[in-house]
Amino acid sequence: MIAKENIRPGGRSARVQSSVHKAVRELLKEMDRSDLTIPLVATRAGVTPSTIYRRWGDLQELLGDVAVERLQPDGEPLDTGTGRSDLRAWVEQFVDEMSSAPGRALVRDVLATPDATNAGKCCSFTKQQLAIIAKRAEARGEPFADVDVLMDYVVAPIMYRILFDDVPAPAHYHALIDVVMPEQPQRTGLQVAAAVGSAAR
Amino acid sequence: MIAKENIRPGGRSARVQSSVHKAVRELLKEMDRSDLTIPLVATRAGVTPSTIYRRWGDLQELLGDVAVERLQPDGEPLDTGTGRSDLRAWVEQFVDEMSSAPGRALVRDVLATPDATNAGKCCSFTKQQLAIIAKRAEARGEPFADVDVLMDYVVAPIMYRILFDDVPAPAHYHALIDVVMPEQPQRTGLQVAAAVGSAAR
DNA sequence: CGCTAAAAGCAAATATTTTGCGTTAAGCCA
DNA sequence: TGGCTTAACGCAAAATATTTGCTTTTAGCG
Repeated sequence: MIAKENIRPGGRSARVQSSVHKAVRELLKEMDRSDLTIPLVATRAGVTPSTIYRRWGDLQELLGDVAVERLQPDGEPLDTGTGRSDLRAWVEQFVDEMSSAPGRALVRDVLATPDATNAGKCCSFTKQQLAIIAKRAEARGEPFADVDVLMDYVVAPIMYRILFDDVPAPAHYHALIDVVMPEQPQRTGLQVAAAVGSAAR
Repeated sequence: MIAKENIRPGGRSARVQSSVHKAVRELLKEMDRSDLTIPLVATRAGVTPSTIYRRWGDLQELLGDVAVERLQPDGEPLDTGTGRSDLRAWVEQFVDEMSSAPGRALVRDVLATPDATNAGKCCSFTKQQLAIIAKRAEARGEPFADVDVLMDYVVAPIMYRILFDDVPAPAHYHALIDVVMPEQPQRTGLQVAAAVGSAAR
């Protein structure tokens, strides 16, 4: 990737970047992504195609760049009173966003980028959101699952299903949450895992 | 996607398909994927570019098509005596394959395809392999985890990390297996989850 | 305020993708 | 088997997209 945010951030360069991003976002709403071309984006952004080629290389890189920006969370997770319900609310919104047609397209664009930094950023966004919820829970003195555990046992199954299989049903992701944050923490891992298994079908 | 396996499978059409696939595989070994073009593939395959455009649409579809084929498992999982060790062996191989540079590229190619059938196939391949291991274990009278549980709690975390984060370490994926198939099934889900959390760091 | 160099613009040269039309050869039915 | 139908291929021209060398603009800095 040629484009980095910290190279010549002021003035024209930044103006070009934002108008190109804006053009991509607009065009993506108006047309099929398979019909999107760099000359089209350039025209809409009021920029020469060669500028885009020089800065981003190809359409895939540009789309990846735009996608990461759009997947950036626009605020803190909702505070609903308890960590558990914060988590449930956040997961619900996460699934909705990621499983929608545009959401899936964004994720694909992020993953399609040859270098992995884009995907890494998305992962970080998610971890940060979960860390905020965890920190709030901790401040309230509530027990709360480790962020890495949540990534492995809640986020990963959801994303895997969205990407490779079918969109997970509410019953399913609720069950995923219940496993790592049971209301009565007495059941064994296997029993709970079995419960999730049945919810998955 | 225009190309489907069951349309005119015999004769010339099949010959073209296989020579194009072969050309892609060969060229991918010889050059960077970003330098690969359809005219190049066409020349190598001894075919007109327009044939490829008409059949596959664009390079991404073609690469996705080739990738699915290459991700197809070439046999049954190794029989190592017990279900648990079969699973451990299979997971180890799975991680190695998927986390290698070419493996990651194949998965990205599969996901980059606009329609989701390619990704679905890969998911099915994995489920089938696990089902074989599960069936063997069952035949031996061993307890064994449900395939859906394995997908959520072993495969998904592994794939998520490979795609979005870092390649999971052996300690980590061993811990994932231990959660769904503990040697002593007494520990609670939370305790085990905590153990995985620490292994992840 | 002037210098330096990174980034943008422009346009010509290349490379690719698309498309219309003729040709080949599977698949099918008598 | 032999002819018929049509999907798939080949070819080449036209339309687009990409690359590249050179010029111009302008951000960053002394």
